[in-house]
Amino acid sequence: MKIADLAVLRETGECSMATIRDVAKLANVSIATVSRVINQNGYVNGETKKKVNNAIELLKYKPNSIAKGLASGKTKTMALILPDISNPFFSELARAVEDSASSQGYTVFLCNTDSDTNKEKDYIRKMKDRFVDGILFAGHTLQEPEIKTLEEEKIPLVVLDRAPGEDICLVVRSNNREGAKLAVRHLLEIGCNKIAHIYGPQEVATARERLLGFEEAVKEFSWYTPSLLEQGDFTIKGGMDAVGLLLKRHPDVDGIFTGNDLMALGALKKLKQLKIKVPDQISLIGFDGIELTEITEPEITTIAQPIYQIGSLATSLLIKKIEGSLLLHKSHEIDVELVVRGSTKGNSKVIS
Amino acid sequence: MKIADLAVLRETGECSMATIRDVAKLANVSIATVSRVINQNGYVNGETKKKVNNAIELLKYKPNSIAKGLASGKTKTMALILPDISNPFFSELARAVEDSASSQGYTVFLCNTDSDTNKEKDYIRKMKDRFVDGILFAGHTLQEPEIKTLEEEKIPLVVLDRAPGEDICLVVRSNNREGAKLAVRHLLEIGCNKIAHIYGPQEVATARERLLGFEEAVKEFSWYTPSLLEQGDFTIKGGMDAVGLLLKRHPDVDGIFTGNDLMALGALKKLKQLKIKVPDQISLIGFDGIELTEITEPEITTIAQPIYQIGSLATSLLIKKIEGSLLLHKSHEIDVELVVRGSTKGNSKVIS
DNA sequence: GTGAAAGCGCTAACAG
DNA sequence: CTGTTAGCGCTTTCAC
Repeated sequence: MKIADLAVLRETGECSMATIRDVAKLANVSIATVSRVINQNGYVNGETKKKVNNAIELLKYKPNSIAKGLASGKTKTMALILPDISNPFFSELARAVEDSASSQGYTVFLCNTDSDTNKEKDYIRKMKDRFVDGILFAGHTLQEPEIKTLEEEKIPLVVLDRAPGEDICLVVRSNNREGAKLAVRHLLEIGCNKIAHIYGPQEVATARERLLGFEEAVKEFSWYTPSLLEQGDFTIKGGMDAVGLLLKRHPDVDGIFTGNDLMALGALKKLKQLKIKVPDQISLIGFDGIELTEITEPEITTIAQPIYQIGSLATSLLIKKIEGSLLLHKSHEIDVELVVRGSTKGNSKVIS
Repeated sequence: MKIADLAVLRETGECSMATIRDVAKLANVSIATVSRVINQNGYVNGETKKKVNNAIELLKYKPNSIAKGLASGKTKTMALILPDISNPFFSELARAVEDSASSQGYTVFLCNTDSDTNKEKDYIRKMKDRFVDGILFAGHTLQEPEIKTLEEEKIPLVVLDRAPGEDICLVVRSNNREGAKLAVRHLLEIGCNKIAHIYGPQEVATARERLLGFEEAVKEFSWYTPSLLEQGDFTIKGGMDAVGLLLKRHPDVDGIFTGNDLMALGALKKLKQLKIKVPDQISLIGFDGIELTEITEPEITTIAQPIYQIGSLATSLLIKKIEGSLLLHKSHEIDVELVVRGSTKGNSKVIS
């Protein structure tokens, strides 16, 4: 066999990628057998398997994933569709998704939508055209029709942060409402007497839920009035602007809960510019738990979502769905956690 | 033809994706012709073209990108290999790359290497296995052998931030050395008398170049001593630690230039903790121009690279290389720019 | 200008 | 347990 081996090796040229046929020839078996040992399905005799593996090694054979995709319909790819990768929340998430996906043999396509419905649709179409095995969708404007279509086409989908009640697809989301209450409770405990909320865009489910939680937590108090609410847009600049407006109406607030961390960052910056001491004069708490909350001085107290775990979980669920080992559409609600840091500690009214 | 059309429509089922064959049948031409009109190559009669386009429309035909990839060897995908997408610098870059790529019909695979040589090699292999049309590589530990191999295999490659002199591949990078000098010059102009540099990991080309630039700019001064250099690791925490060590040795520095913005962020935080006023007591300047330099109070002066443009440019160059309209390997050196902000303004010695 | 036909490299029945 | 064979959907010579 040795001479034959070399002959084959010479024939294949060794330069241009070896194919399954080359392996079959060298191992003296059919390509079907080679396919079997590669994919570990079907029965293959131990001896034969060894021969094949040898040949594979010799030829440095790598299955062609494109051909495999064409023949099998599975591409081992997934789409990660999100508003903007340069937003720290989503980049942390993306990191988790990619880690998890790649460790399970999947490769991920990156798609930025800017939360623009047209771009979202576009990317969904593009990704379908690329025959991704599944889609991980983070955003909020995905419309029901699109979801239904995907379901009908049997394209596995996992959605992050979608509103509750819309259980037509698999959703992973945090307990936003409870988180907001946690935030308010914390501010109350450290002695705040007048708490404001800077809420996010109301098209965004998470923003709605956090606002709802806030309202539920404060409505019983006599100091509460709707003008303690101020709209923000989930950006740093938005947080700065909102704080400015808010303080004009209510110079005496002593606690601010922002709908996300980016706005908390902006709020903190604005407060510093206004020479208002945090937390001495105003306590500040955000929501999300992005790493940036730790870079400021003081660091920002926040309701932390386990962003990395959420990404990992969503990815694993998606893969399970792809591989057929997940049939239910149960939504996953993740618990959030209060992380106390400098922006709310040491409040003058703490020691009561 | 109408009846026939409908018959065909019914035959294809309309549900499962139409193929090029269906289009050919409906338009009464061969699949070769359909392929020609789709890809706009070869001569096709105007009439015929119209018929074909009609059929395509009717059947809502979409070329199967996988089959196309297998047959043509081009996948219209590219790999974006970078250390860590959750690093703001790279997420800004990734955003640019994806924007540019998708607008030119390419889809991008995301790969995080943590600057780990093994992961880098792994991903390069994976991406080759997926037959990406090209690779955009941001990192520093890519070894010559790998580059050579890619060149030999004719896989277009664009590298970001690689050291100069290694012009065996297409490189896009900033003028780090000049930038460092710019930083020092600025600190001198505002009156600093003792300037320290917190440099990044020396495996990283950019860190080396910036250190070099710094040394060149300060070596002529009598106050300069190598102990004004402190090693950092390009992270926020690294910046904090480095400042601590530095100030123990030289409590009297009045200017600090950090090798990147993340470390400047850390430095600023540490200085605040130490109750050292920025810029009154110490002026601080970073390098990169990431958006986060604007969220602190004071905002951080920095040597800004046009991150978005770098990403766009690199992507466009890669695509040109892929599509054969770029033959030279000329490296691109991008100019950086001094962006003066609060962390260096108002220095007490300015008004001289 | 257009069509026929031979693949691209692999999977998946279906025989044996 | 293994081989044969028919595709997956498209590109691409090479004739007509």
